[in-house]
Amino acid sequence: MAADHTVRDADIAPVAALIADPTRAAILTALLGGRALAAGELARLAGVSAATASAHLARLLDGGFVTVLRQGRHRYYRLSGPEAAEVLEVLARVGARPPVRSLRQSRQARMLEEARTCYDHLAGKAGVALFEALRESGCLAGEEVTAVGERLLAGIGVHVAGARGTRRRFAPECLDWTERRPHLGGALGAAVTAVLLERGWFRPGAGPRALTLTDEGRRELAALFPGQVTAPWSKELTWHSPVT
Amino acid sequence: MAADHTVRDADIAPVAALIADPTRAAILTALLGGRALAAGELARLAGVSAATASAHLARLLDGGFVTVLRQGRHRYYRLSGPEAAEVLEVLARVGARPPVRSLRQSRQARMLEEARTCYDHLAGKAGVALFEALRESGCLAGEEVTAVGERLLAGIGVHVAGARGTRRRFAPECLDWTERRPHLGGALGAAVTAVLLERGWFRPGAGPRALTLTDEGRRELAALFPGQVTAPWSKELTWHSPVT
DNA sequence: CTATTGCTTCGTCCGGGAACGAAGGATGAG
DNA sequence: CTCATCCTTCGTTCCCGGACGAAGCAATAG
Repeated sequence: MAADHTVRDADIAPVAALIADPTRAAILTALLGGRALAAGELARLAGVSAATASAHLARLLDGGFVTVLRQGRHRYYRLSGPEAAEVLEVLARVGARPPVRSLRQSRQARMLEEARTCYDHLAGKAGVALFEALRESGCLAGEEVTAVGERLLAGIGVHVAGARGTRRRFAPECLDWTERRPHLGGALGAAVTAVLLERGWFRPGAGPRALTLTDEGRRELAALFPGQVTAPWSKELTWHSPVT
Repeated sequence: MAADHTVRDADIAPVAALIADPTRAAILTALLGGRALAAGELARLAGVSAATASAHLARLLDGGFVTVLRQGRHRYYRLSGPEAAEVLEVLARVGARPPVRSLRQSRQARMLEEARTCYDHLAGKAGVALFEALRESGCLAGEEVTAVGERLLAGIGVHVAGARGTRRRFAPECLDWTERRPHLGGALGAAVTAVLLERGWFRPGAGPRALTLTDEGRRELAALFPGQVTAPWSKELTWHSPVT
């Protein structure tokens, strides 16, 4: 939700380590059914001795992943709550390799990732790259446009003053859901995007919100923001996808 | 979403193992910012030698967590996509210990977990326990009520035939979002819940959908379903919360 | 009471993997 | 061409932690 909840503060390694062991993972997935299971039963399911299972359960308990309830000489373990289950499910989702989407689907998804509109402003890789380019070239400072920025934007035909006059927020960051980085929103974002379309640097693509970067746009943007290496308009680079 | 997406098939341990190492976790959190970073930079940030970082990056690449783009003699690494970022954030959320909710809040949440309504039928721990009790005592078979069940339900005043007559689905499972296990929904679920309230075994609690199990309800339900150990109406048990 | 069962604790062994330095491509600068 | 930089691969060391059996505690049965 909020973009300012950085993860930096929390130690994720210890949490992951709890799940990283195959035996503990087996125990946790067994518990994912929701029922409380006895320690012995879990040992059997995971295929280890009672002593080993006990040690693992102690660690899971300490880590807050499970709770235990004693009933006579049995000890029933269960997942501590929805959060624990959620972690396991997310991990499983990543672990399960994407089941080869259809070419059409993947092509469309791919294009939406590249560039699309978010309401009326540019989003996707292109939107994020544009925002970062503006930041790094000193055009934007906080939620304001610098003198440098004003010149640059005026140069391509953006009426900065006009955008500032509206009741709408001027240049807020808008978090991009695919990139997890901000792009330019608000009145200024809309004004810039309008220009990009007018000049034919982007044009509507296949599908509702898709946009395509044109060759002209690629050329012009690369000239406008030299030194960007990861932007869609940079010269083609060698991409190494993970081995599957 | 769907309850039938079991996690059993996917191996979560290898995925978790990738994040479980402190150095790799440092690398991943550094990349969580979204920017692509050079291998050397990541080594510096993680506080390890270039050789070590390279090995880690190779594993992350193989696991599909990052992608690499070669630019001259540099190699820029970045998170492979939104899924990778999501895993890290969920882990971080769990890793960060719950920031001591106010007593009032936690009490309310606690009560909603215990028993609440889901539309017009019983949910929460009590709802799940009731459903399992009906299952295990042979009252329900699939989406039907057995002869045993019909007698038991008639005994407490539930008009099973009446519930069957409606257009509504008769006795579907309804997945409980806090318990991640099904409770009884549909026409039968509503009929049973109505009886539970009429007889005063539950009564509306504090807050919109909260229900409270009364002493009478506890007594009667324990008598109705002997042998249940984890139900809210079972005799008090020793709970061991995880050490904090 | 003693016997049995269920689980934990203790002591021990052993393998996987994380770390580093040195050497080996690859790329760009002069 | 030659050197410097950036990164990877190789070879080595070393330590963490997961496995088991045996013994130690609870709790129920008879």
